[in-house]
Amino acid sequence: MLQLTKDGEYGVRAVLHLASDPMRFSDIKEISAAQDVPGNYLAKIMQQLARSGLVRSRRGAKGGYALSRPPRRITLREVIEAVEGPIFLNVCLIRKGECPRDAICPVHDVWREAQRRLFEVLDSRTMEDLAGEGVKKAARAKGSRA
Amino acid sequence: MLQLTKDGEYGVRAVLHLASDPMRFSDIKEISAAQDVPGNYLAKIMQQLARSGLVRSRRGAKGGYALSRPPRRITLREVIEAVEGPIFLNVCLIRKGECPRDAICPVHDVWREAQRRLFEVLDSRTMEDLAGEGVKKAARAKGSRA
DNA sequence: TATAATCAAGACTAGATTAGTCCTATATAC
DNA sequence: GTATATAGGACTAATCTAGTCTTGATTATA
Ligand code: SF4
Ligand code: SF4
Repeated sequence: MLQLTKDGEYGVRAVLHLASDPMRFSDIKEISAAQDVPGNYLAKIMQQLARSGLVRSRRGAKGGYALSRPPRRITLREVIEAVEGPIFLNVCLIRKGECPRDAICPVHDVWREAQRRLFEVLDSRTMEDLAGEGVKKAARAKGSRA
Repeated sequence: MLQLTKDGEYGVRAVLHLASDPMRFSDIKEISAAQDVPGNYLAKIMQQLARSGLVRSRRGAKGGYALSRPPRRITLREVIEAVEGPIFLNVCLIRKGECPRDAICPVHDVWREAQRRLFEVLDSRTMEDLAGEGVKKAARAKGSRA
């Protein structure tokens, strides 16, 4: 459907939560409550993020998850691809020859460029950028309510 | 999965086929054979394209489909959205308030920009452009085989 | 060292979507 | 009238989505 799944969506929210206090370990319950994600579902996503190496985990009491790199070195695209797998806007971008028509197809190059531009956006935003923007936006929202 | 479906893919192929000879009516069998799309499946997609108004149909002997507008006034995005429905890279782009977090979410604006850039690409390619490019690409492929 | 907290792994599920097929009815050219 | 096409829709198998739940391993701390 050309749309981000909940896996990706929730994964980004979770990593962004960790980025707001990168050295602290946050557990599922905390992230789930703060980011409004079903706990049992989030557990699976955090495991995937841990397997991908983007976050590290600690089991047992006082355990939880923390980023394994500083927020400024984690891009939005990395988070999405860690939980959803690599992004390919169309099958012909998976690899050359995946679609037998790619050599003669005029649309192939359009998808290549579309994906390149999408990546430009997703690669240019780090978790540091977004966490900072989140603080500003929250302050604005609070201000306009007061 | 953030990927174009076969509906969209086949729809684009079909419209591009019609664009290569815009005044002629091509039937399912012809399009199916030329564009390598399962005939029964293509029939459903052509019906959707007809309902959307992008192509017109004629039933009975010598019937088939033709574009209802000149190729230069049909964009790639129009074709995709005619068969797949409107594109929203994330649910929060459907409408304001669709995601309750959009007012405070720093990622929201990133998706807005990502989608805007995707649309820039898809809106800028007309069926005329692509049909022309297709002829060139086919000639190149033939030349390099010779 | 017992216990409570916490993650890891994976089985399980209902419902939706994807990628089709197939059948009947209707319209049209000749 | 007949052959040819689309229109509409029922049907399907396989996969994906968005979860839930159970069991087992690890860790802090009383
Ligand atoms: S856009 Fe062209 S190359 Fe890509 S999948 Fe479609 S036909 Fe194949
Ligand atoms: S990106 Fe932000 S606004 Fe958009 S769906 Fe996710 S949380 Fe909601």
